[in-house]
Amino acid sequence: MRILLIEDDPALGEAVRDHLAGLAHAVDWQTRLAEAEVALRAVPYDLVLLDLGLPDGDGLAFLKRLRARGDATPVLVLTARDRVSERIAGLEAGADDYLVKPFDLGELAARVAAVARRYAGDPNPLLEIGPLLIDRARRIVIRDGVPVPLSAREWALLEALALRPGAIVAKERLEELLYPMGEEIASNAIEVAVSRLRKKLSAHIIETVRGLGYRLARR
Amino acid sequence: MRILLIEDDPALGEAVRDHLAGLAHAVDWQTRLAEAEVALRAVPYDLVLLDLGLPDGDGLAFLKRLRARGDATPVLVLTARDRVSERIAGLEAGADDYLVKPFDLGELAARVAAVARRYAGDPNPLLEIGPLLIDRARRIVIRDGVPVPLSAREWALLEALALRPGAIVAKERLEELLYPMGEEIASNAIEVAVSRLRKKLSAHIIETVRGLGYRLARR
DNA sequence: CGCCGGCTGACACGGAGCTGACGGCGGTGG
DNA sequence: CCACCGCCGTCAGCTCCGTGTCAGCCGGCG
Repeated sequence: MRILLIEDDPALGEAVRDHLAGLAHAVDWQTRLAEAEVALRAVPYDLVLLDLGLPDGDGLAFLKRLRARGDATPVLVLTARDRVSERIAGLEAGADDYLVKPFDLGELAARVAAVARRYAGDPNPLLEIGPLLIDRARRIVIRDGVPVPLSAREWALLEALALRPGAIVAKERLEELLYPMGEEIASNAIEVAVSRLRKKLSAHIIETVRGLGYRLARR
Repeated sequence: MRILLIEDDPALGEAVRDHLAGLAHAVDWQTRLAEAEVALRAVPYDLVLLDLGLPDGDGLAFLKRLRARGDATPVLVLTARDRVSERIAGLEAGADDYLVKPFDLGELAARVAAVARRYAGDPNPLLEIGPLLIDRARRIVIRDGVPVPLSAREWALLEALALRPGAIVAKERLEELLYPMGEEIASNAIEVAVSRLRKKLSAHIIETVRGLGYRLARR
């Protein structure tokens, strides 16, 4: 990803730049808002890392200007400020995420990756399967217009089946997906989970393929 | 503009009210701080004209309280005092501007117009969620028409959830948002905060997503 | 008719979440 | 300087939800 880092602290800036560069990101580093603004207009960055409290201006105002002119580039705010309202103000001003200093470089990388993932594909893939509307981001499934609350296990199961609608998913495969190794299950937990899920969704949505596994009806 | 005038001198109050009303402003006139405070919580004023030295309390303290609870409504202070330090104190307490009595009504109108201009392009976004009306600028939440006073923590929590209504906010994320990092909390403070907030708002507004976090119902 | 794979109601347990009570702390008023 | 009050973190005890287990059932097939 092409990343614009706006940070006036030399040590921190260098550390961040080097760390992200090591992760195969292209990092441009600016220390002043004015220059950052110019760069931002010239280059289509995938992500902006914005330090609040730069000496030459108000970072929040900068962010608001950015959004006001319709720039939707993801912005990750770095801030040393610890006042509650200011952190939230950052998000309100249009930041996508934030990190409170001092932060772990690993955590920074994780957030960067998360932003990258979020903006990689379609922003919010809604799956439509028969009478179901599956919103993976909000973790919500809607049946015939009515939101259906699902428990963690039920959601995991539905997601596993919805990965490839119409494809048969073996029961052991489901076990692997729902029970991350270690704690194996000694009974028909999967069948019970399917039963419970069927009760919440329309029963015919989940098809049983005897001896093989389960399948999500595609229509 | 909707203006709250807080002034105990009948002659002056009437003159100011009539003059501003003649300029197509909607003026509410209160003579006591206590009543003004009530009005301020109930109505989204665009401007407050505050006379210092009212008989029933300290105007500066009133202003400080206003700001302390995050209310950002512009305040124009009217004062007979002409000592520089006191004017500074007014600005420090959070006043946007001041006028020293006696003042010219034309000058008052000019200052009011200036405030109007400054805040023109920024309409106050009211967030409506079920029976709630959330006014972020004034840090006020109104339930069924009745203003509900929230403490700092409660407000921060509500704000964090209201950032993206309907989205799940993880409990750890709430911790990050509400507590200056480093000092982690060693208990169920978040749950307690949610509980307290629920007691003030309608309980069903805040939804629990087991194992994940909380979410603000969108309807 | 017996077996097998799958279904589901009932149950029990663990743990997540809720809340009343308490106390410390800071601010306010006398 | 003291008394009071509101805020809020902590704790303890409780409730309730989610989920694995099990048993009994059904239907299909040889």
